[in-house]
Amino acid sequence: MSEAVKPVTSFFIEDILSSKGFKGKFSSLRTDRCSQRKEDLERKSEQISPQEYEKQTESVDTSCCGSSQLTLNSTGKQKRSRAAFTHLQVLELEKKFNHQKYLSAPERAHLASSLRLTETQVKIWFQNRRYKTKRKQQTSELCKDAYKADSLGLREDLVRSSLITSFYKAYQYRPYLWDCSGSWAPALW
DNA sequence: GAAGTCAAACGGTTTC
DNA sequence: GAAACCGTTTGACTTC
Repeated sequence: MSEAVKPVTSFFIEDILSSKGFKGKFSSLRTDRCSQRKEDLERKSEQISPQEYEKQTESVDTSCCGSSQLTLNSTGKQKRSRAAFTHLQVLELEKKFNHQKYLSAPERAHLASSLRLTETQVKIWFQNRRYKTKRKQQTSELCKDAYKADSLGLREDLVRSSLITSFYKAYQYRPYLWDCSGSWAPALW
């Protein structure tokens, strides 16, 4: 197994660095999926000195304990790899999240640099965390309602209406996924 | 190996 | 119009 292994953040950082006059540190691998993060870094690179930028990109590469990597499979296609945050990083993020659900840009930058993560990583982590909290809250409320409805003999109606609601929410931005030819759709409506 | 988890990407919306 | 948001999906990883 001698697959080419490379930190996932490196391949687009090189583009930015070379455009800023840095050369040779990274090879020029790239995927479309990372373009958003590239844009974030590009924006950032315009506001800081090359020295500071190099320092920060170095921390990007080491921030995930080397677990955030890009590998090439047998067909030569790039595989995305998942960064695993350290216990300390998660602890600090959780602590901050318990204190405040939303971070301002300076707060996020400060937290990111203190945890040696990118601002994007912190932003995404908070996004995911908020959604997780919301989902948990919704399911617990649903369970409560189901229990109530069950005791009133309304369970079937409630289940149907909550199904409709969740289907609507799931597909409201993806109308092409509404499969009206399927048996469930007409039955639900 | 199926199911669950998690970080990140994606697409659309909102806000400023 | 940029930036951040939400909800969903993707892909790697873990657990059982």
